[in-house]
Amino acid sequence: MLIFSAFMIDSPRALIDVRERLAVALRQAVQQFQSSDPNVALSVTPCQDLRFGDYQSSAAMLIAKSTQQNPRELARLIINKLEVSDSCDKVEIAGPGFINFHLRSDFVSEQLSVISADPNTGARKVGTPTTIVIDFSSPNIAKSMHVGHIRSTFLGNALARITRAVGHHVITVNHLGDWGTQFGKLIYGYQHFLDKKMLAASPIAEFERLYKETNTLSEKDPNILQGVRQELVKLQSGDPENLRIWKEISIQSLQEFQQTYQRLDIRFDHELGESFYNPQLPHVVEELKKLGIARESEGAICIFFENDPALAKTAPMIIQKADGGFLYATTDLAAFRYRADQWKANQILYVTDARQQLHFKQLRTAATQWFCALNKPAPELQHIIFGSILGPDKKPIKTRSGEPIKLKDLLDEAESRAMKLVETKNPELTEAEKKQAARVIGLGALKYADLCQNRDLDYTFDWDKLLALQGNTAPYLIYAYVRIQSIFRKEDAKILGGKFQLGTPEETALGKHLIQFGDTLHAILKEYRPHLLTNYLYDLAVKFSKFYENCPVLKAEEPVRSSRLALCHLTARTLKKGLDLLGIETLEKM
RNA sequence: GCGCCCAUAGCUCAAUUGGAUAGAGCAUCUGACUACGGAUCAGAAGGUUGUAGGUUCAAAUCCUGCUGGGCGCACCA
Repeated sequence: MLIFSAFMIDSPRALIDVRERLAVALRQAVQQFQSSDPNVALSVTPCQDLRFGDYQSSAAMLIAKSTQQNPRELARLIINKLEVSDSCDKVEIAGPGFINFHLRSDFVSEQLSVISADPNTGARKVGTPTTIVIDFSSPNIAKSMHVGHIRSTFLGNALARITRAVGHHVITVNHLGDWGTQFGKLIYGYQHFLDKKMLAASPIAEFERLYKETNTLSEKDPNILQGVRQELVKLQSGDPENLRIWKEISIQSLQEFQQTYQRLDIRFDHELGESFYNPQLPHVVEELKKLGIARESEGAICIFFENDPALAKTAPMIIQKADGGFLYATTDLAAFRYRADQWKANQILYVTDARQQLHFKQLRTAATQWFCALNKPAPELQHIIFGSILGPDKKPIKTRSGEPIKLKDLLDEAESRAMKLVETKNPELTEAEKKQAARVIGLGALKYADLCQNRDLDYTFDWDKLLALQGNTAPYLIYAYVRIQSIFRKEDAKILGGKFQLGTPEETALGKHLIQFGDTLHAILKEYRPHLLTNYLYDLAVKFSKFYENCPVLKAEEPVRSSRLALCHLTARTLKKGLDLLGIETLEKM
């Protein structure tokens, strides 16, 4: 017995998915006295109210329902067969038949040691990695990025970081809007009204000006309108000069986008615009016709969904116009196939706003039929929807003149507002420190405000709330991190190793929360909801603050002091790692 | 007209997807050792989860009706 326990403590044990381990034990226990109904999912969840225990299961009540048994009696039977003594010191029945698990304190300590030694801070890798393509941001060439792009950009970036951290093979792609009828006006404007100085200073602003100018002139002057049409036709038929101008507009725009992405620390594995798929579009349409998936109707080539009850009554998906032109849907089908064939995608995530739900339902159905007809597996298409950003009037946010707010202006304002706060709260920082703090806090607050809400819903944008430094905000989390860093700046604060000792309620609560970081990341993979991570991190910061308030660290006696330092250290690492997965930086001072 | 979505404290949002006494922050009121950073912490108050039924041992969550709001519906993306 003595030897065994010494072995358990000394040997480095693996990271454990506590929830899954308890669920497995539970299923094994149930199987010993009855065949379980496969329709009943026997799961274990963290307790909402920690007075009941650490984890709970409603398995007994669920089984009792289908087998007409007494739930409490059944729970007793399950507990008798349950083998969880390595992680729990108490398992009890409560209420109508809940099974409550209480973790052993030494088990929690041991897990904390394992996580502390883990370079990935407890973010376990998935058992079977898959290839996930994430399509996000997708601004239009020759136009500024604006508020309409921020949710896609922030959500996509966070999801890419999270899925990568748990070991999936992730490919990020920026599906740029670089083709369309607006290029007729742009090229005409470029040829007649280009201001080279402005182009050099701010290319996109110049493109926007060219577009507007040509647009207003072509409304008044039929000759100009005719010219615009001609330029578009020339471009589409491959005229070298117009292609050169189009290419230049694309490159210049992309370079300007790049500055924004750099500022936000966002990278793409591929920047493939719609134009990239142009050569493939005729083949796609031909193939779909040949396979009997698409057919002609009123001059256009369409895909109908008679066999799909959810889509039967919807308008068909048009993949070629009566005039021979191709559409958004055609490009999406071509891109879908490209990602499947070239990148071997198992799953494709489209981070696009909720209004496009019908389009993506149709795309999923069409693509599935297509791949089925070709006898190859189709990647799983996931539409990661999000709501609109509303202004104080509860309508989609706009500038006073009714234009969309430019992303750059938003980022600038975030930083300048954060700078004002830093100057009032901590004037003794150096200028460089203030600037750095303003940047990290401003941009972090903006990203966090977006990510911390359930993405399905619209949300109300409010500067004061997102930069408010209390509550579920980036500044509050960063502040918790900064306080910890401040401890480690003291001369005598060194991490001495040693064991975690969870003596006080605050230490226990913090420790138990810290070991759930990995579980939280894995929970996000189910529905790709990053706000589960922000909720976790906010909880962590709150639990840390309570600990910090009640448990002196540096003044404590050994070995408690070392244990508390280690708790501080792991909390800081978890905060930093979690924020990093959301695309948010941390600070040493603020 | 057809279809999808939403409604939770005065405000902004949660609720581990059907679980136990629905939780936070703001705003309001009260308190905290000249503080390991007070950008913090403790407490009070605030709710018939839009409404009326139904299913269930258990409903904010599922089903039906109603009210109020958002969005999408053949050649835009």
